[in-house]
Amino acid sequence: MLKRTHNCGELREQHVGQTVTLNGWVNAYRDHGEGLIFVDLRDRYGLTQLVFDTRDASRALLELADKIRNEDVVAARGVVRLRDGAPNPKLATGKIEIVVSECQILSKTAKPPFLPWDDKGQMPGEEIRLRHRYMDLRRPRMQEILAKRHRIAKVTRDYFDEMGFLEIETPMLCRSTPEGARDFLVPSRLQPGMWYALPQSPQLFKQILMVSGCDRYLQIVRCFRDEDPRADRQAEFTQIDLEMSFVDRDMVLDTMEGFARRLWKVVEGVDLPPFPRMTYREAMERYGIDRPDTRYGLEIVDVSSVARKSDFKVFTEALEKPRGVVKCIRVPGGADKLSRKITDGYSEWVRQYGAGGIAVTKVSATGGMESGIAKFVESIAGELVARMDARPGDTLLFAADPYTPCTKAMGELRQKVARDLNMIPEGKWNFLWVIDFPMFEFDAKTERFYALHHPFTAPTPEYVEQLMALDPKDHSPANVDRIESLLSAGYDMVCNGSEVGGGSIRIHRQDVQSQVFSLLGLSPEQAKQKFSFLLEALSYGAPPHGGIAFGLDRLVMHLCRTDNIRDVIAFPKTQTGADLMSQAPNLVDDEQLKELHVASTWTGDR
RNA sequence: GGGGCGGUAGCUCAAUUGGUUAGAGUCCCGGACUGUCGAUCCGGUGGUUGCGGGUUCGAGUCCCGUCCGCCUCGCCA
Repeated sequence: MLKRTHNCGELREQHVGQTVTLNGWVNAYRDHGEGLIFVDLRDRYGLTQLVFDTRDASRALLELADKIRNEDVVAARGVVRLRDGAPNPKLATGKIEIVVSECQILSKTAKPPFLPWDDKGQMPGEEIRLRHRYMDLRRPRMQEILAKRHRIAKVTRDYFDEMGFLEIETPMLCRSTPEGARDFLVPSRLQPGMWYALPQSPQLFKQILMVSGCDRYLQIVRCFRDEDPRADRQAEFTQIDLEMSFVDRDMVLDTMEGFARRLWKVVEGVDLPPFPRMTYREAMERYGIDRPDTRYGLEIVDVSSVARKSDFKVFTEALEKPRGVVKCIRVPGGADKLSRKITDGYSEWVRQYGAGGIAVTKVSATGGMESGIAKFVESIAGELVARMDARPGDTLLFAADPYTPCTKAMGELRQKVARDLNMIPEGKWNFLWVIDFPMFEFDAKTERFYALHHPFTAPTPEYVEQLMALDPKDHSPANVDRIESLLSAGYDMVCNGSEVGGGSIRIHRQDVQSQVFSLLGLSPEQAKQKFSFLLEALSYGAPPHGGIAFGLDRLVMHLCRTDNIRDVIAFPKTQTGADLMSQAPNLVDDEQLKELHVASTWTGDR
């Protein structure tokens, strides 16, 4: 074959006169008859125009060129010259062209399912793109994402290498551990009836690496959680997993903040300001969510104390319920932007989060209330306006429900209003740390505590002794309150309202770890059975340690400005866990199952 | 498991109130054309309207079921 001397994106005026060879795919051809044919040749680097002209070349060459079609793979040799016609300002190589003297069709294409063009209006549906992923990935946009993902992984390794981290691999075939997400299971051939689980994260292994004296660990690692996917979530995803020894929380946060700053400097060319820190409680109060988007206002205000004074039954009845609250969002100038139809829609929409609905009113020109629930809140109008710092023309949106659904609904509504009213500024990067999470949450239904982060998260130093003194079995309201008020040394890194990383200082004392297990309802026997290796490791001299895991896919999404996680994964899966290209999952031979000592209980059609 | 949206030539879409032989652009095939810029012009191939039932004189259109894709609630320590 004619081997390339250059790629399709690099030739410029300075190369004029050189004889070059290019290899690539035919992006487009313009056939002006037997005498003149243009071909745009494409590779990962760009587009270059080839010209076949009888004034420069043989009739046989033109006959070959006449057969060239979109997506054929072609090698062409010729001289670089300035274009005869006008230059094409849309192409980096637009001032030159290759006068082809020798050409080979290296591979003829079948009729393509679609052409890999970044056309706005003519993009194939996602199902088709995934089915023919090799075609889809040829699109310049997808090539750009693949390259950016590589760049991000490279910056990650470079930064942490400079900081003394070692990249160490951990097993993909692990034992299943309780709690957390559903595991993907792998049957053991050598040990009939036994199962491996694919890792949800290398959490325990990286902690044991700290006990092993590795000091600083890094891994860019695939993780698996068998839960339903979302637009920003796949069952199979990639973490940048990190752990450090002999550190406190601030040392970890500083190191990780430095990483994000480096990444954004290299990829975006921006200098991120220091990341503010916000407690979990403050995040929930002001933003109704543990990953606040601070790029816009619309903050949530608890107006329960004011609402209590009204005669409005929706408010007063909600406040009589356990943990009942009334919360309010002020939409500046909302009177002109939020129609009755829209706010009715919000009222319906928040029901999916367990709220009863949304009450609406507007601030009149005189500073009173008009429309919606105005007549019910007349008596408290002045106080509400003061509390919300409201101005004429503002709309007030209220939810009155028990604390959890009310907070959640307002948190989601805040984001929806911001999107609907185009209040989210472009080009802003608002990073922050959320800290001081509660360690445990009590679930009344199952009558037990759950770890908000995971069972290896340490309490903040000032809560250690309190934790140790508590009676894990006492589920009286007073004790539940005490346990729920324990704060952990966990932290989440949040970027523009999305959690890009989360971690904690870990428990390095065996007695503290045992106490946490018993609070989670694991007996010493159960804990030993499930985590004996960790407990044992911790007993042989564990350094204080902590770490974090970043969602690589999420970071790439931000830096590529897409809200579809499948765009940043070369071969992603659909909502039903299928790979539409390779047709996984699929049936296997009975023989394979037999070897694995496994039989399917599925009786439906296949 | 629940809710919502969608599925019509290879691809992107149209098809009035249920009414003629389901159209257009693009791709592909053939032809014309020597300076194009995801050329232009002429002609052509291409359809089990996701699948299975039902209602009807008549179904792409209405009803039921099912499959697939997307969004979402639950779930995601």
